Amino acid sequence: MMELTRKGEYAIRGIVYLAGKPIDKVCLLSDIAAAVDVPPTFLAKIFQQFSKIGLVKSFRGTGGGFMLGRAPENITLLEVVEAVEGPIIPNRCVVTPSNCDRSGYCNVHPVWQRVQVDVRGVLEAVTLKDLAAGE
Amino acid sequence: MMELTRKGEYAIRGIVYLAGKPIDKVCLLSDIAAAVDVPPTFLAKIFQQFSKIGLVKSFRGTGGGFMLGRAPENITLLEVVEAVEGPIIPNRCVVTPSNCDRSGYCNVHPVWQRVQVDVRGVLEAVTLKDLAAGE
DNA sequence: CCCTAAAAAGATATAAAATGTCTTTTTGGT
DNA sequence: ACCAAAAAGACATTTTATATCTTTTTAGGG
Repeated sequence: MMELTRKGEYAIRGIVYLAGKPIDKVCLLSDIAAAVDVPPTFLAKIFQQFSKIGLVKSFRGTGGGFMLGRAPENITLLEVVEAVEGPIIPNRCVVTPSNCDRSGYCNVHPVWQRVQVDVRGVLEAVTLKDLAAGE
Repeated sequence: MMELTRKGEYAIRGIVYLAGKPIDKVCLLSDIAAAVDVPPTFLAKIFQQFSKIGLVKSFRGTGGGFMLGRAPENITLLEVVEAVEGPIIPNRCVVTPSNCDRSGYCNVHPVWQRVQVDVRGVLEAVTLKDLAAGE
């Protein structure tokens, strides 16, 4: 339960790699994929998602590639994970309480909310700078 | 990400229902399923799992059914969830660090361990007695 | 001892999600 | 014009989730 998918794992590897490079260094997707051992076509999809929300900047054509969209100390692990995995939702009732209301008040509801808050808190406290340290 | 499956949701509903009954009351699976709005055949599979590890006791034949295996204050939500969903593992590297060691030490590893500890802690602090209160 | 009630066990079915791959298109540099 | 690289979209395969159905075992009651 609660397991990160490959996509999430690959996403972290890829963007942490970028975070370990000089901020304005443009990296080829193929190089990143090779370095972090991820299928290039899969990583391409992931970086497209990153690009849309500005986590990375992309450049097309000759000399193109990817670089971080912001300074690594300003990107949290939570952002990275939610970018590719979607929001962290331990139970759907956290999002749609009507699922919960079957029979009046549901005692489990606040537990899942607590889980959500805690997990988000842990991931939000970690930045790409932390993760890239010593690479 | 990290979403409880239907199976997990159904499992909680079913066993919380039992926890709301007198401890030695034997309940028909069909009655439980109807009360908590879960497909009876699916709930049967779930309760079989519960039964194997003693979370519930089962009785076959006429007058048979299910009752809690222990007092509700001695069964945690963590036990229930892990019984049907398996252990709480945010990332496989928490279990098999060799997956992590691609390039020496992995800075993400301790983050996932923290997530695992926190989530387990939250779920372990809640008992079926708490969840059944006021039903 | 037979009949019926109820759970256990096992096989099967369907749908959704995860994990990729391949092709074509767009964009930018030389 | 040509080449390099990402973007976009279609397609394929495998795994997991979500069940259902049938058969078997166990237990009680007459």
